Amino acid sequence: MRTAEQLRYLILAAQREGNRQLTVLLSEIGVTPAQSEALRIIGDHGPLALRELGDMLVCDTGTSPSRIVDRLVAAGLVQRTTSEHDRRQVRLALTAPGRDKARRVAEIENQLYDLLDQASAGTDVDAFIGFLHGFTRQSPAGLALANRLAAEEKQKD
Amino acid sequence: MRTAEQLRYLILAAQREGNRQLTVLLSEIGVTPAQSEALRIIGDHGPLALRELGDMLVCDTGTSPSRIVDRLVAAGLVQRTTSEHDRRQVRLALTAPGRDKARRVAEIENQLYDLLDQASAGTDVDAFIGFLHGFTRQSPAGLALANRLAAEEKQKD
DNA sequence: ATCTAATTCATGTCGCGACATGCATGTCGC
DNA sequence: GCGACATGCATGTCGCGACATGAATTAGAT
Repeated sequence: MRTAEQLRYLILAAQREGNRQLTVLLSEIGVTPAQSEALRIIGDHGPLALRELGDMLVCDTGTSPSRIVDRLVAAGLVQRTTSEHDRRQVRLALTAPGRDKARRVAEIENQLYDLLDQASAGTDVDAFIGFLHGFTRQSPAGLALANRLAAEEKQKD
Repeated sequence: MRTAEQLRYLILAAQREGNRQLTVLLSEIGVTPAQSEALRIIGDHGPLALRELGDMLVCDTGTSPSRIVDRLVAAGLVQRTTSEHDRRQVRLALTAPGRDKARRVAEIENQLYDLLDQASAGTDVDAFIGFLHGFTRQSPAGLALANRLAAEEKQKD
């Protein structure tokens, strides 16, 4: 098997495995990985339009986090109101339970990241990150991550 | 954002991007990435039971490539006959069109791998492969890949 | 002011991907 | 033999994830 092919399948396997572990951890608070990402973004970056959320979501690239948000609204975690100035737009904000849930999600994510740090001890992760960053540059998912990092930087000011 | 978090999202983004590119290339011959993996495995490793196929599939980990195979059968690419010795089992084999399609899939995959080799020139890919291999060891998807590599080795004898 | 184009979002469809359930078949202890 | 258990597979359900379509609303050109 070609090296490139092996890399492809390993990236697929790693993504699946990470998602599987996160699914198990998040199931204890009744949230899925995709929902958790949306929850964290809405929590961190204030009231957002659906499109702004979509621009930061690595998971649901494209034109419709509508349905992910549907479930968060149904769960009472997110409030969805139509904007006043532009009635096409939607304002997404966390409810009180949503803020609590977002905090728990953050704790669970940190657990996972601790494990990941542990597993990657002794590896040049930065080189890997650089390579992946280059590979995903210009891709929808890569741009979403870039948008999210940019929003974080902006928040620091 | 923590390094580990960035790594998680980059692996997700890379998987999505690779899959997106492969989807575009494969759509020209009317096959999806998941279907292509099953097609290649059945082609390379002879008549297989559904469980044996499942044990080598990185994409559909678990107990049911049934439905992926359903579509391959419906497309006339795979023949599904019940085994004689064990009537629980199923024998999966490629039809003549299936063998042709598998060849085309291999060509398309090689295109993608050439691009990937090109993109990763100057990077220590083997280090990533080692890291990912360690991370996915013991995971369903990782074991599937191991099974596939083992079957390839066995085939060489 | 009006007509056209662009933006924002919802919704329908399809194919996964993970889980649980249930049936048919085979195996093994007795 | 036969009855409990294990195995192999199909199927139902749910939540994505990618794509296309269409409606409501706004912006912009003339």
